[in-house]
Amino acid sequence: MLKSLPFRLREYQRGEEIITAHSWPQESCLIVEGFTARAVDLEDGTRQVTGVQVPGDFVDLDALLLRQIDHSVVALSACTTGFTPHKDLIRVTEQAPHLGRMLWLATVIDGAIQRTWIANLGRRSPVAHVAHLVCELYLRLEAAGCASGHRLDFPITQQQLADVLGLSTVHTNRTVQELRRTGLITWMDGTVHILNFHALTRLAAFDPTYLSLAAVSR
Amino acid sequence: MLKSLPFRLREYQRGEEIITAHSWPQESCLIVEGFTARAVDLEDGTRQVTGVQVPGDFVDLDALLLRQIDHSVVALSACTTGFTPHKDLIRVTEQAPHLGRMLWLATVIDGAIQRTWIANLGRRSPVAHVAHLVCELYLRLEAAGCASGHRLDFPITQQQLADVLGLSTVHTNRTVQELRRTGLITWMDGTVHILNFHALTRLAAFDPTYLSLAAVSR
DNA sequence: CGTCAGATTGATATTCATCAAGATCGGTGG
DNA sequence: CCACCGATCTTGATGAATATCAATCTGACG
Repeated sequence: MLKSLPFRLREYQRGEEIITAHSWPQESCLIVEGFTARAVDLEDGTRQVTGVQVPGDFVDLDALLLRQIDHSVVALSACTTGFTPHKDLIRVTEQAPHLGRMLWLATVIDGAIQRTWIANLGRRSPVAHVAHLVCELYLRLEAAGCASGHRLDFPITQQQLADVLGLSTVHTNRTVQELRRTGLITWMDGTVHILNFHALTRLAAFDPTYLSLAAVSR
Repeated sequence: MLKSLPFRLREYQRGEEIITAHSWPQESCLIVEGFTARAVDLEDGTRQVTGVQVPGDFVDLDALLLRQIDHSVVALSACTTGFTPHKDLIRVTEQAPHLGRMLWLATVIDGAIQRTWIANLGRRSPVAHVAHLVCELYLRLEAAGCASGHRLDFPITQQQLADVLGLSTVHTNRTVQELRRTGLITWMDGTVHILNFHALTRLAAFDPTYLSLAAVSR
């Protein structure tokens, strides 16, 4: 039923803006391939990334209910996305309540991830924060069939990573270096290799429950 | 229809735990009176507050779909809450899709608030963060009919506020003092008085769009 | 060969945490 | 009534963490 919905495919280049802040979208956007990030731009010119999407994630499902969107979405890598009109998604939720609950669930899991990010920003050290982020992304990508063998593509600039961590680029650079120095990961040319997953989860105090991967698996 | 749902009222004292982390609730909790906070406890003993609820807010609507809850909820003040079984809420979403969408909307607005909190933690200065928090809470309380005249009850300990801001208690204290010194607010005995709302929103770079208060008003 | 984006490094200033010590205030028992 | 206590707020001193500024380095590309 979901597959029968109308959609249009579109490709974006790295860095391109997929959704502009304060717009009023009439479609929702699903990532087919590539990475995107939600970004909030503050008045002083700084930017905070509030979420990262991987293939299979909806990017702006909340706009289905919220009308005006309060953040922009940018392509972290080359992406292909599918757009489906809101009215068709709404129709699905009415005709197939269990599918509607699945969409609701997607937004709720998004919220759980956001709560974890709040904890990361507020109370985890920068090193633990990066470690946590890598653990999270690896499991999400693995669940989406886009990563295996403790290796993942994560084509993010250190400038952008700084906007995820809420740090300066210089400090971000030193944080990644520390993670490399301790032998837990390598990170080169947009590819992260987790050398010791168990130690990484321990450093990050990572508990994957919030990702609800068991519930999502099919 | 919502009012006809079965529910049980319960009161909590300040500081009491309403929902324990990693539990498996079968009911959802609505705040009737008082304030609560969602808290994530980290392994090193620190705590991060990921959200604050005011009267009219659901506290754990996400547990309706998520099963296991990943955070605890504590009473910031004396509270009275209403618990409604999940199965009754689910039934409502099936029989009255528009009400189901309203519940969905509630979780989506929650997510928008969380994104703002991520930006607050990552990129706003502590002073701007507190200012933003006060603006947000005032508008939410006003919308709930629990505040007016730029005055709001916010019975939170500076220790707890520190867990909201991701700072130490000492620094939190100095941050609040700075906000008082600049003449923007007074904050005594759990009551905040906004002396210059416009200047406060400017300091916080506060844009109320994310609260969707227009859409929620009835 | 020049240019540019991104990564890296060092020096320095600012912010924030930590530690330790009062201060204030309501409650509580003698 | 008074001494004591615990919780909370406040303050000062110190050191660690982080931002900022300014270079340098690297590799891709025309």
